[in-house]
Amino acid sequence: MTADDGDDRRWTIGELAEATGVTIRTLYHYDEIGLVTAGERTPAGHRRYTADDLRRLYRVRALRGLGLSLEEIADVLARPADDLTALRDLLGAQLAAAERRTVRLEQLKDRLGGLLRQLDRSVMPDAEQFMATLETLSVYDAYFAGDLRDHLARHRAELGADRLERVRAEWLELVREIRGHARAGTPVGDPRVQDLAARWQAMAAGLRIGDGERIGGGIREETGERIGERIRAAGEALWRDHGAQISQEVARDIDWLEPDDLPAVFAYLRRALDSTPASTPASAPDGAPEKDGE
Amino acid sequence: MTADDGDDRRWTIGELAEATGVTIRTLYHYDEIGLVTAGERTPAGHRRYTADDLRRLYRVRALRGLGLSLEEIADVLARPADDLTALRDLLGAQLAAAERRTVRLEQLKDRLGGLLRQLDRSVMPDAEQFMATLETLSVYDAYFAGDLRDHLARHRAELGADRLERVRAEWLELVREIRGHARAGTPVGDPRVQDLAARWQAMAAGLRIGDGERIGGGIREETGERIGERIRAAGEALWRDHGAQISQEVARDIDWLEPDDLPAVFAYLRRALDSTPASTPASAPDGAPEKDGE
DNA sequence: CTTGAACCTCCCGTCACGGGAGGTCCTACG
DNA sequence: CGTAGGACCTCCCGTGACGGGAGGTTCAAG
Repeated sequence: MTADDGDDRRWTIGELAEATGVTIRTLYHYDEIGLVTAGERTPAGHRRYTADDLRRLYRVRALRGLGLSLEEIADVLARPADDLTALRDLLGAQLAAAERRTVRLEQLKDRLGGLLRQLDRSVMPDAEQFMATLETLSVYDAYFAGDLRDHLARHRAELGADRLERVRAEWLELVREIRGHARAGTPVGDPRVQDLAARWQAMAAGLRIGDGERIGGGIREETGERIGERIRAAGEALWRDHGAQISQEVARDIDWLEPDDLPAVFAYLRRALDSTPASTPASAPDGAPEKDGE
Repeated sequence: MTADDGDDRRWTIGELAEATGVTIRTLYHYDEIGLVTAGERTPAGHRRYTADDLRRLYRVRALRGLGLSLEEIADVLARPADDLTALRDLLGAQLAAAERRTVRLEQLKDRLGGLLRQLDRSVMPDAEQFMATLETLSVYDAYFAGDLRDHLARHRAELGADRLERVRAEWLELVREIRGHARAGTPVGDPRVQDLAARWQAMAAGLRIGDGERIGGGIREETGERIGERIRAAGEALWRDHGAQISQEVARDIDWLEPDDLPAVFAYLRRALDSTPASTPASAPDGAPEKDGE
């Protein structure tokens, strides 16, 4: 199995490139870093690839196609031929990375789709408005960065588009009812207001972490509680720094909503929550469900 | 809307980085390439970013998050403020690219999953066998490259995993029946053999192009016929160059199949197809359904 | 012997930054 | 008033996996 397998054909670099579909330049590169070297050279210095080299090249290409880096490939190919543990670990990591990429890709597609719909809806919408939407998008990203964003994206994907739409509608209805009480001057201790506030809190918690996370920890290293708290804190900071901008954005899409309504509703709600005896201290009513450019 | 919007705050580079979540190094980079420059400098040369700069940075980050390159971003931001056509085109292209990436990612995950199952099935499988599987994988890729691979992946995704499994089982059944006739020495002109050959051809065509492609061309620039033919040719070349290796691979997974069976079946089948009066000339019975490391 | 294709090495460029070196500037504290 | 230490400046090299060109050598066919 080492060398003389009966097939002692030799390939020039051009033939090898042709046969395997890689470019000559790539073969030079692999030679340079010692990943796939020609077993022989002609007296003039031209590379002669052996059947072993060819097979090694096939393996390299396959592993590259699976997403491994050239360095990782060199590692696994340098190990004793019967040691597959490192390879399995790498492939597992690759699968996990691919799943993370899928989540991000789905989110990206959602956003692009939403923005394109917005662009086509009004044939030529106000460019300034559109740019403002973009700005808000990146503000969201700055506050829900890294694993927070992944978590939210995954959670939203689990919910599904239609259920999310229903949650959004329900949230809007809540906002409207609370605005009514705020305008009417209902005291925040009123049972109806307290009930609305409780529903609000439950809904916010449901948006942050899915039911699945609370039950079985499983692989997740971080418990749902902890990440939920971090999301809440991020939302609070987002609202503190950019609340005005966001409420403008939201109000523009909802015809019955004035730009000042959301801040008013939130302030009222915060008082309602703070007046509850058993409430978490100073817990801010966190932000609206993300809009994602829709 | 140009400058004096009432907000004449200035930010140092560190404050801007903190506020927007980008690194200082990135801001230097944007300055270098002229994408986001500080509107002012202190006498000592320190950057002072204005509110306009901040908003520009937000837009840049948003567009980056949507997948645009810095050059594309510079382009769209350089246009007159009410020209959104270029931006819409770019976002559309980005969405298309994201969809292509999704297809590839799904295929990658399928492969990784299949390989990992294979690795875990037999606790420590023969490393050489596993490496041979890898080699075959990259051989497939070399023959079904570029758009062909994308086409096949999309088509398989449309079929769905369970339906593909049934097709595979049906294909194996066909192989077994044909092998029976080949072993029994049934003449290739026999109606039963001709019927099997016809079923084979129909199945191969169905694997190459989906029903959808034949009916509505829609966006696809290339007709299903043309790409089907290219896939057939690629499969034929693959079988010509690597038939022996592939039939070994396939036979290893199917207990009733000998390594020499597939070549024999294919040769017999080719004779059967060639003997048909109205057959396409010298049409090779193209390769097995891809295994994808399962 | 010639000619053109294939091959060789060397080196610069890609993309969006990361990171370090070595120096200047700002601010708070003793 | 001096100084410490943090923030800031410019310059430049490195990343990963090659692409591409320059300029020269070798090979195979006519």
